[in-house]
Amino acid sequence: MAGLKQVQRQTGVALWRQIADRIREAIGNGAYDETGMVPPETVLALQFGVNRHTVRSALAALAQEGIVRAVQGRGTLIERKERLNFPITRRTRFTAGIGDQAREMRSLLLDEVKEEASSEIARWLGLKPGATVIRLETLREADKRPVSKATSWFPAERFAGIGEAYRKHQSITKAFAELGLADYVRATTEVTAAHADTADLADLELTPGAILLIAKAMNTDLDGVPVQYSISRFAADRVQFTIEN
Amino acid sequence: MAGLKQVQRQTGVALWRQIADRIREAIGNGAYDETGMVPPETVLALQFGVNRHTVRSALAALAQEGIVRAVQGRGTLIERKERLNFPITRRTRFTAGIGDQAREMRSLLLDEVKEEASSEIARWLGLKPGATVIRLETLREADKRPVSKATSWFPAERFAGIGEAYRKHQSITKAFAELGLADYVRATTEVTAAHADTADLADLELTPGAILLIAKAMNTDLDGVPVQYSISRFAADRVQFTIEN
DNA sequence: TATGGTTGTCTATATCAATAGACATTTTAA
DNA sequence: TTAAAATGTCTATTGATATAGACAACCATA
Repeated sequence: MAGLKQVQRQTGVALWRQIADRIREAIGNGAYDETGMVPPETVLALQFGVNRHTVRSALAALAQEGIVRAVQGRGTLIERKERLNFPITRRTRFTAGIGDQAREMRSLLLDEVKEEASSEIARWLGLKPGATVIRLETLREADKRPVSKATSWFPAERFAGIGEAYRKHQSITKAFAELGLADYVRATTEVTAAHADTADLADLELTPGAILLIAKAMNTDLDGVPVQYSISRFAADRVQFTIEN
Repeated sequence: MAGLKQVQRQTGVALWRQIADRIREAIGNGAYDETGMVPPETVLALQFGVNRHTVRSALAALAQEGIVRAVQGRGTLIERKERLNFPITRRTRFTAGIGDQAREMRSLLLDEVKEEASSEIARWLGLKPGATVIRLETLREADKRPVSKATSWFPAERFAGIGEAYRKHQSITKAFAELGLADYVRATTEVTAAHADTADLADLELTPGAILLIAKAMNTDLDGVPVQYSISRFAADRVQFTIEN
């Protein structure tokens, strides 16, 4: 079921990077759990059909990420292995959803801007194009490891001061509560995937070629009035989404 | 909002491939819609900060995919541009969901196998480990373009002959109906993203480095009894998922 | 029809990626 | 203590990747 590991040449993606990605994925899927170690370099080289030096380049990249640690004479130990589950339901909330899977949650407000809504944002929030909206750029971490970077838009009139409230509580739910919105629900979520650009690479501490899961979400109050539209970019090798119907 | 195009060196991913991926994405997002053309090679080279020859390698790769076509003296024309929307709800069905977005739908049964359920499959289907299940490998196309490749498991006792029924109707829904299951619902969906392996590259007509959206789904009958567990791999640049709550 | 803008082709050079082989160093276990 | 198994380091060679420059071929249009 896991699928044979294979690798292609002359594709613009170096073999060592393809192999590093496969091994990272295998670790995340729980292969190698019995030993807690990656197979020996010579075995991996045979499995992937490449030279041992090429495997070493891949393992060096994973060591750089802190995922494995090579010990001379013993082997290559797995250091970290995680994939957070992120449920998407009517009651989706980042902090509550991840809360029990990580010891420490953190949310950083990177930027707060008041701007005119683009036609797309206006459509999602049910506003006239050009209406004023507040845009927040946030970075969310679990156990000091960045999980997602999000851009959120709010109607400026109704939620003036949401940046300050968010900075204080480090939670959208609590920020809404402070501004008089006791409850809200997830109306729609669109999920796509893409390669990370350089800005996301830096903020999410990813290596180039990394994949993002992108969730575009619209939240409404209990009367169905849009209160938030957001685009969240998740490190694909650290999360999975669960949709329960 | 689209983000500046940027590109990184010495990452194991060739510059021409990074640039090809960025341009493909930009085309999918509707940039360049006004002209129907990609900017001139010299302009792209300047934007990405690379040599013109490197841009030409990227455009050659996109031409190979049939996405653009270069015309000497005029420029590089955009040939194809699509992203199918795939709703995920309690009533998710592939054919009905995509039906109105493409002219021609097709479903191929690649393989049918009777096997023992692994512990994971047994858990999802509510069976004892080692129980007999039927596994179907299917490829789904929209307008002759492969969209997803799926592996599905069914309880063998209840759905004997589902392979034959699927081959006849080219639809899970109709195959279920023929076997006496008039209706079913989507219970859970897990979404992840990963790089495509070589088997998927070939079947989905992708280029190496391509991204897959992976949906692991469990369907039940109206009494909540599992009837199907499936792992579908979608070409990420051809689809998006929509979750309506 | 002349010109500017665009893609196509060629040569040359430097660096990265991958293979190959040999041997050192460290750990584990016989 | 010894041998086997594993990672670490070094040299050498080949092909892919990227840059640089020059010029040809083609198209649209002033």
